[in-house]
Amino acid sequence: MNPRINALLDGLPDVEYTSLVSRMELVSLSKGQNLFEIGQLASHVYYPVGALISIMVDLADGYSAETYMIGRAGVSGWSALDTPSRYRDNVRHAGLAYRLAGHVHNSLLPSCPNYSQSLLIATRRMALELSQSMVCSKHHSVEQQLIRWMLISVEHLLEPVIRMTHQEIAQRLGFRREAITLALGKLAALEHISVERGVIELTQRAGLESMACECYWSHRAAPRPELHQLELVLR
Amino acid sequence: MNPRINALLDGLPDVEYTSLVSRMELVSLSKGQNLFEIGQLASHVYYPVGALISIMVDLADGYSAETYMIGRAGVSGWSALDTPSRYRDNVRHAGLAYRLAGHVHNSLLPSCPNYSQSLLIATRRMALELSQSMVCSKHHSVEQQLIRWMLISVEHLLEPVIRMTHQEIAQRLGFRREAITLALGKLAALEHISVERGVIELTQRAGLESMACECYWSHRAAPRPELHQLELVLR
DNA sequence: ACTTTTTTGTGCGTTAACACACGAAAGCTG
DNA sequence: CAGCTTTCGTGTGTTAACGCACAAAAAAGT
Repeated sequence: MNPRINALLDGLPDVEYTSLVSRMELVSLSKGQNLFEIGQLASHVYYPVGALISIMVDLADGYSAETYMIGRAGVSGWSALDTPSRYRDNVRHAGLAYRLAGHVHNSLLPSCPNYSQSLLIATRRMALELSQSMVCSKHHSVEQQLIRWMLISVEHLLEPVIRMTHQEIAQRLGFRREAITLALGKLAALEHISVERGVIELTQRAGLESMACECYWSHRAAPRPELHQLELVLR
Repeated sequence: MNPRINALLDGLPDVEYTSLVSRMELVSLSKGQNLFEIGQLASHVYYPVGALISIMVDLADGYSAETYMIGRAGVSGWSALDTPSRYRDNVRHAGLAYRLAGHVHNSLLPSCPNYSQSLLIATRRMALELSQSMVCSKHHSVEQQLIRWMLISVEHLLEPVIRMTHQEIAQRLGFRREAITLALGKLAALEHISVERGVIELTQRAGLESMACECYWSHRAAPRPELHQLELVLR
């Protein structure tokens, strides 16, 4: 398993790459695990190379929602190294990730200008996508938001399959379970997806894309990790 | 007018401060002006020292909404220097800002590690706040979102007065004008605000705060520019 | 002062998503 | 296979916000 699968580590000059990666360990993340909790500091910074992590924001009344996905193109935890986090990083799809102890990350940062730059770009991209998500969640329907979420989800996965119950999806997107059931039923009737208990397969991605709102295309237009990284994954 | 009023420039070591500020010019921004448009590159990076800038996302059907405010604690434009922007930076409250040509910004960046760090922190903060905003816009009422927006707005201004029509507010927040009129009417009846044509004054901020959702307090809890900067402004 | 434009107040029908409820179906366990 | 649990389908009523329409009030122009 190659650390370069993660876009933040790939493309670094050898000096920085070595100094960072030599202090990392490869860990296996299991579904449902929280990498850190709200109000806590993060102990490690995680670079997924197969796992998929969600940023979850919880409200006092029990409501909680996913605001961003961190996969091979991202990094989890660095923003909660020095100040207690106001969100929670949750493992959405089990898999591998490299990790670096927080204090090591902070001590190496000044001597890794290229890495710092990557971090800046990744954070900027997150802010950009969140801006678009906000507008999407205001203006577009359950169905459109669901389509966008499914398409972006499978981008991070190795197969176009989402293993999650309607209930879990509803909570992440901030809708009712019934609304998700309904929308999925409609999309299944159109044969764009196939739905079984706890499993959704995106069989006709093109069909979904033709129904997606512009927010999805805006996401696609943003600069993204190159193809060779995906090839590394599939090796 | 002191560039240090802007939190990103304040706190920099002298070398970086001088190298950046010596290449800047002070400009006056007028209400309604767009610093750059969607699909375009930004020519300059702006550091408000009195002006208030909004990030606006437009959709194809004409709908558009404000997703973030950039005041003395922020910077506008740097993320659109190298890739065409998918949003628009709009001057919401007229005032002064320092600006730096884009190519100068990029050429100075590698030699300004402290500034780069500030940029990273500011961008991280933006991502954090947008996460919270997303949840707020999903789960909280028009009234709660309006209160939060008004309170955060006046934080950036020198007086607790918002000079904007109900229509303008509605468009920014992504609601109907009537919904805003109604909510403002209710808050005025409670004597927390006073409403005249195109002018809203927050006369009882404490009253509003007592009605604000946790998303506002989450915003308040985030690390923010220090008080001495405000004192500089008032001088 | 009179007209015109902008802004605000208010009513009424529509709609998308919510809350709740309950039964059917699929999967797990013994 | 029988019984239990989880997940999913579907119906009914409720609500928050929408769309439209129009009048009243304030400001601006002539």
